[in-house]
Amino acid sequence: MRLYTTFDSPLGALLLTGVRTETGLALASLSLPDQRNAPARADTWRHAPAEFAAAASQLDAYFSGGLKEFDLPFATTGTPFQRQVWAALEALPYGATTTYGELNAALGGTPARARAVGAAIGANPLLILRPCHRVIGSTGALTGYAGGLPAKQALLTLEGALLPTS
Amino acid sequence: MRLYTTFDSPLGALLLTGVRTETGLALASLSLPDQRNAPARADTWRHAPAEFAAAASQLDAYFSGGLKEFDLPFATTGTPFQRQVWAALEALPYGATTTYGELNAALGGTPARARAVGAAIGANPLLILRPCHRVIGSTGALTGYAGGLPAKQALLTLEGALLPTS
DNA sequence: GGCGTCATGGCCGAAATCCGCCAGTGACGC
DNA sequence: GCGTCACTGGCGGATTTCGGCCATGACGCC
Repeated sequence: MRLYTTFDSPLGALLLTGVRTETGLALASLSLPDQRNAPARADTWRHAPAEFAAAASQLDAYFSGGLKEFDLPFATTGTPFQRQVWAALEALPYGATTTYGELNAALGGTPARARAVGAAIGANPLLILRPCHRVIGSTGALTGYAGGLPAKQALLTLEGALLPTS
Repeated sequence: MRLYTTFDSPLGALLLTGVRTETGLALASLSLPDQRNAPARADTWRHAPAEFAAAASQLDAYFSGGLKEFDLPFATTGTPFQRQVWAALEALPYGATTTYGELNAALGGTPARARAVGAAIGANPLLILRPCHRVIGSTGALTGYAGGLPAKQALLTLEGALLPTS
């Protein structure tokens, strides 16, 4: 049984989904409006806003600038490689950026694997919560974001990682 | 949409299924009680006895010995090879038997293909209507029948192809 | 700076391949 | 007559292979 709700954010209405586990609700996805690869809402999903109270509270604090690190249970999905990359994402500090190549090197991969890292990051179902927006191209360009490059720029600006006028 | 009904016969309750086509109902399967490989009744099927009136009438006449050849529309299913074998089945005359090897030879197959013919006959979804019961082993043994060997014997006896005491 | 090209790793869906199953038959030995 | 064996054709599910795709990066060239 898939649960879902929506959350009104400065970036628009976010769609959150989760599954119930033995220890409570595990978040499965957070998607932005018009997001590429966003999960399609299905009739079998159940609208359960109360289950997402903790997530909504932390998102509120994040968008107001008062929360720098999420503490929420995530559902484990993805291939082994994707999980490894996503774990590295969760360790990225607030307000900083890194590049696909650096993140790949930190994981001990050959330089040619950087593109595979990009593909794995692009498959991250938990936008914002797993801060894939903190990974940019080696030239400093934002290069890509499933939720759209403007959203990536807005998130990095909120975190103070970009000059507002840049 | 799959339609179905049951028909009370001397061999027990037969399950008939069919699909509606542009020209009317096409029969998809006829299975005996406890038949191996019988289609499993699904909730999505619709019980529609009236659609099977013609089939029921001809089955009545067949079991009373008054009808020797069915004239009903069949749904086309199966692989090309199976369709070829099934077409040969429909040409088998009432009251006679042939062997898997003979039927294979009539279709121009090498002797080693007889076993494949047996497998194709075993996949026939329209028991009785397509008279797969008229095909027996080269030694005269009945060898096999999805509806059970007793049913095969009963059908051949009804058709006068076997001595009742054999 | 921008643009095209190339190499490489991982992933996914489609196609190809492999494998086990079978309602047979004829040949052999008992 | 009866068990055993080898042999083959077709089928379906499982497995494997293959080709394309990508949120990269380095290089060479304007």
